[in-house]
Amino acid sequence: MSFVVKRRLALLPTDRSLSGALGLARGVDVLGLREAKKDRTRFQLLEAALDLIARQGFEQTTLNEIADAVQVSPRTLLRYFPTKEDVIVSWVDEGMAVLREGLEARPPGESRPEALLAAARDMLAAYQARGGFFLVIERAIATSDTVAARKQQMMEVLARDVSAILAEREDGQAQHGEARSSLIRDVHVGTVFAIIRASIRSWVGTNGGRPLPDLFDEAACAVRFVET
Amino acid sequence: MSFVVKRRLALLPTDRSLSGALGLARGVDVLGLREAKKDRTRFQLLEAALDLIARQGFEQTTLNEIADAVQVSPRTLLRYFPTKEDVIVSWVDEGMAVLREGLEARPPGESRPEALLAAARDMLAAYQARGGFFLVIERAIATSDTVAARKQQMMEVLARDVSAILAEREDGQAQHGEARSSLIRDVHVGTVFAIIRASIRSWVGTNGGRPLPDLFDEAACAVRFVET
DNA sequence: CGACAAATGACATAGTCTGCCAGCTTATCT
DNA sequence: AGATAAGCTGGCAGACTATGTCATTTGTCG
Repeated sequence: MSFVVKRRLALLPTDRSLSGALGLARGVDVLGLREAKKDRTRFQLLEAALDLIARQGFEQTTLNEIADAVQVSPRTLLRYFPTKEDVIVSWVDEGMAVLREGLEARPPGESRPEALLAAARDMLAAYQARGGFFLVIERAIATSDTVAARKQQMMEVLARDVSAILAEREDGQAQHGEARSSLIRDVHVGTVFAIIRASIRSWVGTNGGRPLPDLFDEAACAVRFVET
Repeated sequence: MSFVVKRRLALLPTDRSLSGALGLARGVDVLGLREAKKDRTRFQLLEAALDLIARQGFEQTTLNEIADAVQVSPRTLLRYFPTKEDVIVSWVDEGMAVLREGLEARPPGESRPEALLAAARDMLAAYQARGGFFLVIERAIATSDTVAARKQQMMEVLARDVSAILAEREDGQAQHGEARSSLIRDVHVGTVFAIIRASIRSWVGTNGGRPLPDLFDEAACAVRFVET
């Protein structure tokens, strides 16, 4: 029996689908009752987790508490999210994943720095467009080192994907050894992610006082990419 | 009862002190019997962990196995290292921590990029000087996402410290708002860490084929720091 | 409605990590 | 050297995360 008072965060109307919450298109017209319920549960779990974590911190909040708040068994919670950290972090991951598509959609003629910066900026614009959604999530992440580590890890995976996309996009232009060109590519990608991270940190630190894309532009001025 | 055959990795003679293993000066002339024993146990735990992980992977290797191999109780293992991941990762942390001192030792007149790059290069030179030591560790880290995440976290903490050192080093020169200057500082620090990570990855990927400082120099050419 | 598939909950289990206490070893002082 | 204090170790109990399994419930479709 749980006596936790459920305080709605009102991030979004709960009758809205999960896909809608992220502002992501999911090829769906009408979700079946089943899928709608799943979407709703998934989002409720996020809400409960954010609420509890905001009050108690991440490590002090147990799986049981989160599950109880949504009246779901802990076993079920772990079927929705592979780990406790993922309850929070997977949303950021979904948000950032648009970087992949964005990058692939850039015109082929564009230089690597142009494409990278443009795609990253677009992603952060979408990030910003979700209102306080990601701001709340980022704040929750910032309260725990282990969650922050997990987010970093996901961004690392994303960085590899981005690097791979660039490699394919630019094949045939390799004028140096493979090792050297991938080294430099990794530096470029890593630098863009450094800009992204710094922007987000500043954004969170000032409670979203300034638009994220603006911060990104400002941050991007701090470095210049040297092309081979 | 454990039947694990103890295979020496022969990274270092075991009669050498832990401090020596890292090539770090620790204000010590003669370690007491107690401390010497602790150093030896700590290093044996690393050896056992590296050995087991190389064969079975990180998650498949339990605390019990590692502890058994050194004939120590699991409880004691966790007194030496706060978590299982730290058995491996804490060494990298100690190795990287020289970046702090190195940065503080840079001449005050130096520009931020100069100081950052020089300190980072020195750190990697020390890294390289330890021979295969860090190479083995990095390889073990690369086999598991959770360990990699933990390493990221430690580097994140280090990055904050570095940023703080820079902030203090440059106070009085602030000509923009505090928020803006810390944003740009974070980008600079993050970029240096991107260079470091890319170098290490390339180093590990080629099994240490080329000297780490050389890779660093090459990687550093890929970006240029814009001051103020 | 009835058959089928999916989702859920209720165990059981492994493994990580912490607190606690008793027993032993090392260091220190007389 | 001997006694006392301090530190180290091992074993035990307990909380929590995470995974596998199986019976039950719920949604879907003919």
